[in-house]
Amino acid sequence: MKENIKNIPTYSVKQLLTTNIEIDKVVCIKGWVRNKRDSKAGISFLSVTDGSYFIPIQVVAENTLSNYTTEILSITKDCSVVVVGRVVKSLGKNQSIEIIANTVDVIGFVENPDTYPVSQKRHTVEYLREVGHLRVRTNLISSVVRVRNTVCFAIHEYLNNNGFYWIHTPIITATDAEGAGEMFRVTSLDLNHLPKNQEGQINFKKDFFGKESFLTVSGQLNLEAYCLAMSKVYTFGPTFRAENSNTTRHLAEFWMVEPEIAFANLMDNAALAEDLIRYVAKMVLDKNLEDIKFFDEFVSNGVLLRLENLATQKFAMLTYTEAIDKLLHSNKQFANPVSWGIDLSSEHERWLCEEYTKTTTIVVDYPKDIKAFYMRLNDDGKTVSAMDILAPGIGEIVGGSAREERYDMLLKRMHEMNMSSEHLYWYLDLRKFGSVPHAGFGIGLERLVSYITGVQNIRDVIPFPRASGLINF
RNA sequence: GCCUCAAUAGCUCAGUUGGUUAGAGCGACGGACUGUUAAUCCGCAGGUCCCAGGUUCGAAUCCUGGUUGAGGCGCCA
Repeated sequence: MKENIKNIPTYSVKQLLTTNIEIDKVVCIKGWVRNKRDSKAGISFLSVTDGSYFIPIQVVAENTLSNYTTEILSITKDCSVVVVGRVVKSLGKNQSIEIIANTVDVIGFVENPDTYPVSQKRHTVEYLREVGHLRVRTNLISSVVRVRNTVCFAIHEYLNNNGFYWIHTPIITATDAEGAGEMFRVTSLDLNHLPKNQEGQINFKKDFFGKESFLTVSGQLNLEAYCLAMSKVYTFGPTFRAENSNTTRHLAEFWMVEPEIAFANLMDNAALAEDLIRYVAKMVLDKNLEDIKFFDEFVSNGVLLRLENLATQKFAMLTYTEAIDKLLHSNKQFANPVSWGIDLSSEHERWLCEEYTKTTTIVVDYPKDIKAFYMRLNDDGKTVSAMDILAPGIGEIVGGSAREERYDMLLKRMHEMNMSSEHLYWYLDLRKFGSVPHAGFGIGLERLVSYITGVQNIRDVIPFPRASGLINF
């Protein structure tokens, strides 16, 4: 690389294409060649991307460059380059500006381009999962990553703007009954020489924490403790479930944002969830329109309109009882029979939001017997103040509830469900010392990103997916 | 965990009723083209037909087992 490059300002591709860079300015860009087109008359067009923006910058390399025949003609997809050149109005159709190169330095060539896994062609998502370390070099995954970033940023921004404190709830927990599925065990014991107690069982007193410990399935219970002092709080981090789920919408490691609000009921809760999701949708439209247009054209037709609707339209809302009634009168044959008291299955949820309301739908007030112990009992004595938000094409993206803040009611419910209150004494304490009605929910980050982008399989909206048998990268 | 389907070139796929030397597109490579946009056109190379058995004169094709992947269901976010 030439010495004088150090004095030339480096711009990201996004800066070049979205701000008014003055014509004839000499700039430096650093990135990877996504595509190269040659004219043997002595001109090559390099589409260079650095990940900052969906659209690449076009670099025009002429055969007067000293390394034109020795290096530039040999460039293949994803060679890394440092380009110094002059910004000019483009003569081509698809971009406003381009760069006439003074120098193109190839920093790293691609070995064996004939077998390079992410060659210059379209690939299936299934194949790309097999090359998880390289798949971000596609339009699909890089766009997903940019949108995912915006979604996370929007969530933090919305909650901070509305007075929420971000609480870092623990990843490792001793609470083995959070009620959300199988847990991964955390241990520092030597698995080949497990300590045993007198009954011949594993002696977890010898383990790192002195008792059994696990990866968290939800930060909710810890978060409630902070809610009942800080009023508006949220946790946002990875959660872990050891369920052997084999679907397009489950991961063993996924990210969840869980707000919790004090002095609030289920309707406050639903309003917050809806407003938050709408804010996220608006910001994605604002910051990632090029990415969304790509999804709309190549991944899922109509996803742009769906996102615009998500950003502007009210969600539908109906009670569980109403939902059951609509399902019973739908004239559709369901594989799982419908009656009051059943848990809604995927086909029921899909019918409700895809056929009946045709939009994002909040279902509230579920039967108590199909919901978690901490959900607040309604006055009817048979339903709880629970809510699910259903998204067309995905199903449940949010689950939440008002929490049972009445000590006696909570204890009674735990006994009914044969739960030991011993480990959760601290959770019960919260109902004894200044308890207030409070509510919260969890949004599955990946499900939200999947809904926004139209990318069908949840494994493609997280950088390195973790699922049963899937941990190669 | 249950059910269904699939596996053929670097990738995406075709391959008829079990029958000679397994095909195409894309990618890669070589050539043509004075500005391309998933460039276009011409040419060339590229195969353990997932693995192990079995049936058969003969298996990419049929059978059994396994491996890997996908979709649906359940669990949920």
